[in-house]
Amino acid sequence: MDRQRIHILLLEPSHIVSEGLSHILLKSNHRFSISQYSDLKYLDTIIKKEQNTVVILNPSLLQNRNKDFIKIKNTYPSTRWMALVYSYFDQDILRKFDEQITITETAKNIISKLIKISQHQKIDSSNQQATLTERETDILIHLIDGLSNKEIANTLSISIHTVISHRKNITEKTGIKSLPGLTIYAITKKIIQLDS
Amino acid sequence: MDRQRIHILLLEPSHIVSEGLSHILLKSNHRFSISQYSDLKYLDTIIKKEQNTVVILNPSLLQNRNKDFIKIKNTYPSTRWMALVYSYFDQDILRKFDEQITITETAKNIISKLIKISQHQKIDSSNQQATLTERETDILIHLIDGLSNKEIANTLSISIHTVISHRKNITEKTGIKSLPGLTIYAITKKIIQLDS
DNA sequence: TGCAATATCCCTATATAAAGGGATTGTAAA
DNA sequence: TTTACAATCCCTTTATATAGGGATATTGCA
Repeated sequence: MDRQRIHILLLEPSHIVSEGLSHILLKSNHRFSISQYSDLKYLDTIIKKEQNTVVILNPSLLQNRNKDFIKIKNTYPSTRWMALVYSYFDQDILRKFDEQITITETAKNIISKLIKISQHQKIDSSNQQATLTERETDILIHLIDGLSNKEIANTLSISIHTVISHRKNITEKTGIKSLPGLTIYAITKKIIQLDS
Repeated sequence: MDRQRIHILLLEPSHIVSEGLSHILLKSNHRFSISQYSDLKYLDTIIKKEQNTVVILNPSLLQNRNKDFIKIKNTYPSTRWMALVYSYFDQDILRKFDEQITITETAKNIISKLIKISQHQKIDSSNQQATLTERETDILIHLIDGLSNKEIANTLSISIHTVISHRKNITEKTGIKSLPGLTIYAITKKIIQLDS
Protein backbone atom coordinates (compact mmCIF):
# COMPACT_ATOMS: atom_id res chain seq x y z
CA MET A 1 0.00 0.00 0.00
CA ASP A 2 2.69 2.44 0.97
CA ARG A 3 4.74 1.18 -1.92
CA GLN A 4 2.19 2.40 -4.39
CA ARG A 5 3.56 4.30 -7.32
CA ILE A 6 3.13 8.04 -7.27
CA HIS A 7 2.72 9.83 -10.56
CA ILE A 8 4.28 13.22 -10.62
CA LEU A 9 3.61 15.96 -13.12
CA LEU A 10 6.45 18.42 -12.84
CA LEU A 11 5.59 21.78 -14.36
CA GLU A 12 8.64 23.98 -14.09
CA PRO A 13 10.07 26.47 -16.62
CA SER A 14 13.69 26.09 -15.51
CA HIS A 15 15.24 23.02 -17.09
CA ILE A 16 17.92 22.94 -14.42
CA VAL A 17 15.45 22.95 -11.56
CA SER A 18 13.22 20.44 -13.31
CA GLU A 19 16.07 18.01 -13.95
CA GLY A 20 17.46 18.46 -10.48
CA LEU A 21 14.23 17.74 -8.70
CA SER A 22 13.46 14.89 -11.04
CA HIS A 23 16.76 13.13 -10.36
CA ILE A 24 16.52 13.65 -6.64
CA LEU A 25 13.16 11.92 -6.62
CA LEU A 26 14.18 9.09 -8.93
CA LYS A 27 17.32 8.38 -6.90
CA SER A 28 15.23 7.92 -3.76
CA ASN A 29 13.92 4.48 -2.95
CA HIS A 30 10.33 5.45 -3.57
CA ARG A 31 8.30 4.59 -6.60
CA PHE A 32 7.89 7.83 -8.47
CA SER A 33 7.05 8.21 -12.12
CA ILE A 34 7.79 11.68 -13.32
CA SER A 35 6.64 13.65 -16.34
CA GLN A 36 8.33 16.98 -16.93
CA TYR A 37 6.80 19.96 -18.70
CA SER A 38 8.01 23.52 -19.03
CA ASP A 39 4.55 25.07 -19.26
CA LEU A 40 0.85 24.40 -18.69
CA LYS A 41 0.02 23.74 -22.33
CA TYR A 42 -0.93 20.09 -22.05
CA LEU A 43 -1.94 20.05 -18.42
CA ASP A 44 -5.57 19.37 -19.08
CA THR A 45 -4.89 16.42 -21.35
CA ILE A 46 -2.13 14.85 -19.29
CA ILE A 47 -3.68 15.02 -15.92
CA LYS A 48 -6.82 13.04 -16.61
CA LYS A 49 -4.84 9.99 -17.71
CA GLU A 50 -3.08 9.53 -14.44
CA GLN A 51 -4.30 8.10 -11.17
CA ASN A 52 -2.70 8.95 -7.83
CA THR A 53 -1.17 12.08 -9.21
CA VAL A 54 0.77 14.86 -7.57
CA VAL A 55 1.26 17.97 -9.65
CA ILE A 56 4.35 19.96 -8.75
CA LEU A 57 3.87 23.38 -10.23
CA ASN A 58 5.84 26.59 -10.31
CA PRO A 59 3.16 29.19 -9.52
CA SER A 60 4.82 31.76 -11.77
CA LEU A 61 3.46 29.68 -14.65
CA LEU A 62 -0.04 30.57 -13.53
CA GLN A 63 0.36 34.29 -14.11
CA ASN A 64 -3.08 35.47 -15.11
CA ARG A 65 -4.50 32.01 -15.48
CA ASN A 66 -5.77 31.71 -11.93
CA LYS A 67 -9.28 30.94 -13.03
CA ASP A 68 -8.14 28.14 -15.32
CA PHE A 69 -6.09 26.75 -12.49
CA ILE A 70 -9.03 26.64 -10.09
CA LYS A 71 -11.20 25.12 -12.78
CA ILE A 72 -8.72 22.32 -13.43
CA LYS A 73 -8.26 21.82 -9.71
CA ASN A 74 -11.97 21.30 -9.27
CA THR A 75 -12.16 18.98 -12.26
CA TYR A 76 -9.63 16.59 -10.73
CA PRO A 77 -10.42 16.61 -7.05
CA SER A 78 -8.23 13.64 -6.18
CA THR A 79 -5.09 15.25 -7.55
CA ARG A 80 -2.71 16.89 -5.06
CA TRP A 81 -1.07 20.17 -5.88
CA MET A 82 2.36 21.26 -4.71
CA ALA A 83 3.83 24.68 -5.33
CA LEU A 84 7.50 24.82 -6.27
CA VAL A 85 8.84 28.25 -5.45
CA TYR A 86 12.25 29.86 -5.60
CA SER A 87 11.74 32.31 -2.77
CA TYR A 88 8.79 34.23 -1.46
CA PHE A 89 5.50 34.03 -3.30
CA ASP A 90 2.13 35.63 -2.80
CA GLN A 91 0.31 33.82 -0.02
CA ASP A 92 -3.03 34.22 -1.74
CA ILE A 93 -1.79 31.99 -4.51
CA LEU A 94 0.16 29.56 -2.34
CA ARG A 95 -2.90 28.85 -0.25
CA LYS A 96 -4.51 27.24 -3.27
CA PHE A 97 -1.94 24.47 -3.12
CA ASP A 98 -1.97 21.48 -0.80
CA GLU A 99 1.71 21.87 -0.02
CA GLN A 100 4.70 24.01 -0.87
CA ILE A 101 8.35 23.26 -1.49
CA THR A 102 11.22 25.64 -2.13
CA ILE A 103 14.33 24.88 -4.19
CA THR A 104 16.46 25.33 -1.09
CA GLU A 105 14.79 22.49 0.78
CA THR A 106 16.56 19.22 1.48
CA ALA A 107 15.76 16.14 -0.59
CA LYS A 108 14.58 14.35 2.51
CA ASN A 109 12.18 17.14 3.30
CA ILE A 110 10.76 17.30 -0.20
CA ILE A 111 10.24 13.56 -0.39
CA SER A 112 8.55 13.39 2.98
CA LYS A 113 6.15 16.14 1.93
CA LEU A 114 5.40 14.27 -1.26
CA ILE A 115 4.75 10.99 0.53
CA LYS A 116 2.61 12.75 3.05
CA ILE A 117 0.23 14.43 0.67
CA SER A 118 0.00 11.42 -1.59
CA GLN A 119 -0.92 9.18 1.32
CA HIS A 120 -3.30 11.54 2.97
CA GLN A 121 -6.77 10.90 1.69
CA LYS A 122 -7.93 14.10 0.19
CA ILE A 123 -11.30 15.42 1.14
CA ASP A 124 -11.95 18.27 -1.20
CA SER A 125 -14.45 21.01 -0.58
CA SER A 126 -16.74 19.78 -3.33
CA ASN A 127 -17.13 16.51 -1.50
CA GLN A 128 -20.31 17.01 0.47
CA GLN A 129 -20.06 13.60 2.14
CA ALA A 130 -18.47 14.94 5.29
CA THR A 131 -21.00 14.08 7.92
CA LEU A 132 -20.14 15.18 11.40
CA THR A 133 -21.18 13.06 14.33
CA GLU A 134 -23.47 14.45 16.99
CA ARG A 135 -20.58 15.15 19.32
CA GLU A 136 -18.54 16.79 16.61
CA THR A 137 -21.50 19.03 15.82
CA ASP A 138 -21.72 19.94 19.50
CA ILE A 139 -18.09 20.98 19.47
CA LEU A 140 -18.52 22.92 16.25
CA ILE A 141 -21.45 24.91 17.63
CA HIS A 142 -19.53 25.76 20.76
CA LEU A 143 -16.53 26.80 18.69
CA ILE A 144 -18.67 29.16 16.65
CA ASP A 145 -20.00 30.56 19.89
CA GLY A 146 -16.45 31.68 20.47
CA LEU A 147 -15.52 29.24 23.20
CA SER A 148 -11.95 28.03 23.52
CA ASN A 149 -11.11 24.35 23.75
CA LYS A 150 -10.78 24.67 27.50
CA GLU A 151 -14.12 26.37 27.84
CA ILE A 152 -15.84 23.76 25.72
CA ALA A 153 -14.26 21.07 27.88
CA ASN A 154 -15.70 22.73 30.98
CA THR A 155 -19.12 23.23 29.45
CA LEU A 156 -19.44 19.65 28.24
CA SER A 157 -17.65 18.18 31.26
CA ILE A 158 -15.05 16.38 29.19
CA SER A 159 -11.29 16.72 29.00
CA ILE A 160 -9.63 19.28 26.77
CA HIS A 161 -7.92 16.40 24.99
CA THR A 162 -11.25 15.08 23.89
CA VAL A 163 -12.22 18.46 22.53
CA ILE A 164 -8.95 18.63 20.61
CA SER A 165 -9.56 15.15 19.24
CA HIS A 166 -13.01 16.10 18.01
CA ARG A 167 -11.59 19.22 16.45
CA LYS A 168 -8.98 17.18 14.61
CA ASN A 169 -11.74 14.98 13.24
CA ILE A 170 -13.83 17.98 12.21
CA THR A 171 -10.84 19.44 10.38
CA GLU A 172 -10.09 16.14 8.68
CA LYS A 173 -13.68 15.51 7.63
CA THR A 174 -14.45 18.96 6.34
CA GLY A 175 -10.99 19.86 5.11
CA ILE A 176 -11.49 23.24 6.76
CA LYS A 177 -8.90 24.45 9.21
CA SER A 178 -9.94 27.99 10.05
CA LEU A 179 -12.71 29.02 12.42
CA PRO A 180 -14.17 31.51 9.93
CA GLY A 181 -14.24 28.72 7.35
CA LEU A 182 -15.98 26.40 9.77
CA THR A 183 -18.45 29.14 10.61
CA ILE A 184 -19.40 29.54 6.97
CA TYR A 185 -19.55 25.76 6.66
CA ALA A 186 -21.97 25.58 9.58
CA ILE A 187 -24.13 28.33 8.12
CA THR A 188 -24.33 26.79 4.67
CA LYS A 189 -24.98 23.34 6.16
CA LYS A 190 -27.65 24.88 8.36
CA ILE A 191 -25.95 23.65 11.49
CA ILE A 192 -26.43 27.17 12.76
CA GLN A 193 -28.86 29.86 11.65
CA LEU A 194 -28.43 33.55 11.14
CA ASP A 195 -31.69 35.02 12.32
CA SER A 196 -30.66 38.51 13.31
CA MET B 1 -29.97 38.14 17.98
CA ASP B 2 -32.37 36.86 20.60
CA ARG B 3 -30.80 33.51 19.91
CA GLN B 4 -27.44 34.76 21.05
CA ARG B 5 -25.64 32.45 23.40
CA ILE B 6 -25.39 33.48 27.00
CA HIS B 7 -22.28 32.47 28.85
CA ILE B 8 -22.94 31.61 32.43
CA LEU B 9 -20.37 31.33 35.15
CA LEU B 10 -21.97 29.40 37.96
CA LEU B 11 -20.14 29.88 41.24
CA GLU B 12 -21.83 27.71 43.80
CA PRO B 13 -20.29 25.60 46.57
CA SER B 14 -23.05 22.99 46.63
CA HIS B 15 -22.52 20.43 43.94
CA ILE B 16 -26.18 19.45 44.09
CA VAL B 17 -27.44 22.99 43.57
CA SER B 18 -24.86 23.66 40.91
CA GLU B 19 -25.75 20.55 38.94
CA GLY B 20 -29.45 21.12 39.37
CA LEU B 21 -29.43 24.66 38.10
CA SER B 22 -27.04 23.77 35.33
CA HIS B 23 -29.29 21.02 34.02
CA ILE B 24 -32.42 23.11 34.25
CA LEU B 25 -30.79 25.75 32.09
CA LEU B 26 -29.31 23.33 29.58
CA LYS B 27 -32.64 21.53 29.18
CA SER B 28 -34.36 24.77 28.26
CA ASN B 29 -34.48 25.77 24.64
CA HIS B 30 -32.20 28.72 25.18
CA ARG B 31 -28.58 28.85 24.24
CA PHE B 32 -26.67 28.76 27.47
CA SER B 33 -23.09 27.73 27.91
CA ILE B 34 -22.32 27.05 31.51
CA SER B 35 -19.10 26.78 33.44
CA GLN B 36 -19.37 25.56 36.98
CA TYR B 37 -17.00 26.40 39.81
CA SER B 38 -17.26 25.74 43.50
CA ASP B 39 -15.28 28.79 44.57
CA LEU B 40 -13.94 32.12 43.37
CA LYS B 41 -10.43 30.92 42.77
CA TYR B 42 -10.30 31.34 39.03
CA LEU B 43 -12.95 34.02 38.66
CA ASP B 44 -10.60 36.71 37.53
CA THR B 45 -9.04 34.56 34.86
CA ILE B 46 -12.25 33.04 33.55
CA ILE B 47 -14.41 36.06 33.36
CA LYS B 48 -12.31 38.17 31.05
CA LYS B 49 -12.44 35.60 28.32
CA GLU B 50 -16.18 35.50 28.03
CA GLN B 51 -18.43 37.74 26.03
CA ASN B 52 -22.03 38.23 27.02
CA THR B 53 -21.50 36.78 30.43
CA VAL B 54 -23.81 36.35 33.37
CA VAL B 55 -22.20 35.37 36.63
CA ILE B 56 -24.45 33.46 38.96
CA LEU B 57 -22.83 33.63 42.33
CA ASN B 58 -23.66 32.36 45.77
CA PRO B 59 -22.90 35.42 47.93
CA SER B 60 -21.73 33.23 50.79
CA LEU B 61 -18.62 32.66 48.71
CA LEU B 62 -17.77 36.32 49.03
CA GLN B 63 -17.34 36.23 52.79
CA ASN B 64 -14.69 38.82 53.52
CA ARG B 65 -13.79 39.35 49.91
CA ASN B 66 -16.21 42.17 49.26
CA LYS B 67 -13.50 44.48 48.06
CA ASP B 68 -12.24 41.97 45.54
CA PHE B 69 -15.77 41.47 44.32
CA ILE B 70 -16.36 45.15 43.70
CA LYS B 71 -13.00 45.45 42.02
CA ILE B 72 -13.79 42.62 39.65
CA LYS B 73 -17.26 44.02 39.02
CA ASN B 74 -15.78 47.33 37.96
CA THR B 75 -13.19 45.69 35.79
CA TYR B 76 -15.86 43.94 33.71
CA PRO B 77 -18.68 46.44 33.39
CA SER B 78 -20.55 44.51 30.72
CA THR B 79 -20.90 41.42 32.88
CA ARG B 80 -24.17 40.85 34.71
CA TRP B 81 -24.23 39.54 38.25
CA MET B 82 -26.91 37.33 39.74
CA ALA B 83 -27.01 36.26 43.35
CA LEU B 84 -28.02 32.68 44.04
CA VAL B 85 -29.32 32.44 47.58
CA TYR B 86 -30.83 29.67 49.64
CA SER B 87 -32.95 31.85 51.86
CA TYR B 88 -32.48 35.24 53.43
CA PHE B 89 -29.29 37.12 52.81
CA ASP B 90 -27.93 40.46 53.86
CA GLN B 91 -29.55 43.13 51.71
CA ASP B 92 -26.41 45.23 51.70
CA ILE B 93 -24.70 42.52 49.79
CA LEU B 94 -27.62 41.58 47.56
CA ARG B 95 -27.95 45.15 46.34
CA LYS B 96 -24.60 44.79 44.64
CA PHE B 97 -26.10 42.28 42.23
CA ASP B 98 -28.14 43.01 39.14
CA GLU B 99 -30.63 40.30 39.97
CA GLN B 100 -31.34 37.61 42.54
CA ILE B 101 -32.65 34.09 42.37
CA THR B 102 -33.44 31.63 45.14
CA ILE B 103 -33.25 27.87 44.95
CA THR B 104 -36.99 27.62 45.48
CA GLU B 105 -37.85 29.55 42.34
CA THR B 106 -39.37 27.89 39.30
CA ALA B 107 -37.25 27.11 36.26
CA LYS B 108 -39.39 29.39 34.15
CA ASN B 109 -38.84 32.25 36.52
CA ILE B 110 -35.11 31.78 36.70
CA ILE B 111 -34.75 31.58 32.95
CA SER B 112 -36.84 34.67 32.33
CA LYS B 113 -34.71 36.63 34.79
CA LEU B 114 -31.59 35.43 33.01
CA ILE B 115 -32.90 36.38 29.59
CA LYS B 116 -33.99 39.74 30.87
CA ILE B 117 -30.67 40.82 32.28
CA SER B 118 -28.73 39.42 29.36
CA GLN B 119 -30.93 41.36 26.94
CA HIS B 120 -30.41 44.48 28.94
CA GLN B 121 -26.73 44.08 28.27
CA LYS B 122 -27.37 43.71 24.57
CA ILE B 123 -28.78 47.21 24.28
CA ASP B 124 -25.53 48.59 25.58
CA SER B 125 -23.38 46.71 23.12
CA SER B 126 -25.58 47.46 20.12
CA ASN B 127 -25.51 51.15 20.91
CA GLN B 128 -21.95 51.52 19.77
CA GLN B 129 -21.96 52.14 16.05
CA ALA B 130 -18.81 50.37 15.07
CA THR B 131 -17.54 51.69 11.79
CA LEU B 132 -14.41 49.98 10.65
CA THR B 133 -11.87 51.90 8.63
CA GLU B 134 -10.89 50.76 5.16
CA ARG B 135 -7.73 49.17 6.42
CA GLU B 136 -9.50 47.43 9.26
CA THR B 137 -12.00 46.04 6.77
CA ASP B 138 -9.11 44.75 4.67
CA ILE B 139 -7.71 42.95 7.66
CA LEU B 140 -11.11 41.53 8.57
CA ILE B 141 -11.68 40.12 5.10
CA HIS B 142 -8.28 38.47 5.11
CA LEU B 143 -8.94 37.05 8.55
CA ILE B 144 -12.16 35.49 7.34
CA ASP B 145 -10.23 34.06 4.42
CA GLY B 146 -8.41 32.06 7.06
CA LEU B 147 -5.09 33.90 6.91
CA SER B 148 -2.96 34.24 10.00
CA ASN B 149 -1.61 37.59 11.16
CA LYS B 150 1.71 36.74 9.57
CA GLU B 151 0.15 35.83 6.26
CA ILE B 152 -1.89 39.02 6.21
CA ALA B 153 1.26 40.99 6.94
CA ASN B 154 2.99 39.37 3.96
CA THR B 155 0.03 39.84 1.67
CA LEU B 156 -0.42 43.52 2.49
CA SER B 157 3.32 44.14 2.82
CA ILE B 158 3.07 45.53 6.31
CA SER B 159 4.51 44.36 9.60
CA ILE B 160 2.78 41.76 11.73
CA HIS B 161 2.62 44.37 14.49
CA THR B 162 0.46 46.56 12.33
CA VAL B 163 -1.88 43.69 11.66
CA ILE B 164 -2.11 43.00 15.38
CA SER B 165 -2.82 46.68 16.00
CA HIS B 166 -5.64 46.69 13.48
CA ARG B 167 -7.04 43.54 15.05
CA LYS B 168 -6.99 45.16 18.46
CA ASN B 169 -8.96 48.07 17.04
CA ILE B 170 -11.45 45.78 15.33
CA THR B 171 -11.98 43.91 18.58
CA GLU B 172 -12.41 47.14 20.50
CA LYS B 173 -14.81 48.69 18.02
CA THR B 174 -17.02 45.67 17.49
CA GLY B 175 -16.70 44.16 20.94
CA ILE B 176 -16.22 40.81 19.22
CA LYS B 177 -13.17 38.78 20.06
CA SER B 178 -13.68 35.49 18.27
CA LEU B 179 -13.12 34.82 14.59
CA PRO B 180 -16.47 33.06 14.21
CA GLY B 181 -18.14 36.08 15.77
CA LEU B 182 -16.33 38.43 13.42
CA THR B 183 -17.31 36.22 10.51
CA ILE B 184 -20.97 36.50 11.39
CA TYR B 185 -20.50 40.22 11.93
CA ALA B 186 -19.03 40.58 8.45
CA ILE B 187 -21.85 38.58 6.92
CA THR B 188 -24.60 40.54 8.64
CA LYS B 189 -22.88 43.84 7.85
CA LYS B 190 -22.51 42.68 4.25
CA ILE B 191 -18.77 43.10 4.36
CA ILE B 192 -18.60 39.65 2.86
CA GLN B 193 -21.18 37.67 0.89
CA LEU B 194 -22.11 34.02 1.05
CA ASP B 195 -22.45 32.70 -2.46
CA SER B 196 -19.99 29.90 -3.05
C1' DT C 1 -2.42 75.71 14.86
C1' DG C 2 -3.53 72.08 17.70
C1' DC C 3 -6.11 67.87 18.05
C1' DA C 4 -8.09 63.43 16.74
C1' DA C 5 -8.00 59.70 13.91
C1' DT C 6 -5.51 56.56 11.10
C1' DA C 7 -1.87 53.66 9.90
C1' DT C 8 2.34 52.21 10.85
C1' DC C 9 5.88 49.89 13.94
C1' DC C 10 7.95 47.67 18.43
C1' DC C 11 8.20 45.06 23.06
C1' DT C 12 7.33 41.46 26.85
C1' DA C 13 4.61 37.90 28.72
C1' DT C 14 1.31 34.50 28.72
C1' DA C 15 -2.35 31.69 26.72
C1' DT C 16 -4.00 28.89 23.28
C1' DA C 17 -4.02 26.22 19.02
C1' DA C 18 -1.98 23.14 15.72
C1' DA C 19 0.49 19.15 14.39
C1' DG C 20 2.21 15.15 15.23
C1' DG C 21 2.30 11.11 18.06
C1' DG C 22 -0.33 7.71 20.91
C1' DA C 23 -4.06 4.62 23.93
C1' DT C 24 -8.60 2.65 25.73
C1' DT C 25 -13.46 1.49 25.80
C1' DG C 26 -17.88 0.26 23.98
C1' DT C 27 -20.81 -0.72 20.31
C1' DA C 28 -22.66 -1.94 16.01
C1' DA C 29 -22.31 -3.75 11.68
C1' DA C 30 -19.79 -7.19 8.14
C1' DT D 1 -15.93 -12.61 15.56
C1' DT D 2 -13.06 -9.61 13.77
C1' DT D 3 -13.44 -4.85 12.08
C1' DA D 4 -14.53 -0.03 12.10
C1' DC D 5 -16.09 3.85 14.27
C1' DA D 6 -17.16 6.88 18.00
C1' DA D 7 -15.92 8.97 22.14
C1' DT D 8 -12.87 9.41 25.52
C1' DC D 9 -8.10 10.53 27.36
C1' DC D 10 -2.85 11.63 27.27
C1' DC D 11 1.85 13.43 25.50
C1' DT D 12 5.38 16.69 23.16
C1' DT D 13 6.82 20.47 20.41
C1' DT D 14 6.13 24.38 17.77
C1' DA D 15 3.38 28.11 16.07
C1' DT D 16 0.22 31.69 16.75
C1' DA D 17 -2.79 34.79 19.27
C1' DT D 18 -3.84 37.74 23.17
C1' DA D 19 -3.09 41.28 26.67
C1' DG D 20 -0.80 45.03 28.04
C1' DG D 21 2.37 48.36 27.42
C1' DG D 22 4.44 51.74 24.15
C1' DA D 23 6.14 55.11 19.82
C1' DT D 24 6.07 57.78 15.28
C1' DA D 25 4.31 59.96 11.04
C1' DT D 26 0.53 61.68 8.32
C1' DT D 27 -3.74 63.64 7.42
C1' DG D 28 -7.86 66.42 7.76
C1' DC D 29 -10.58 69.25 10.36
C1' DA D 30 -12.24 72.75 13.81
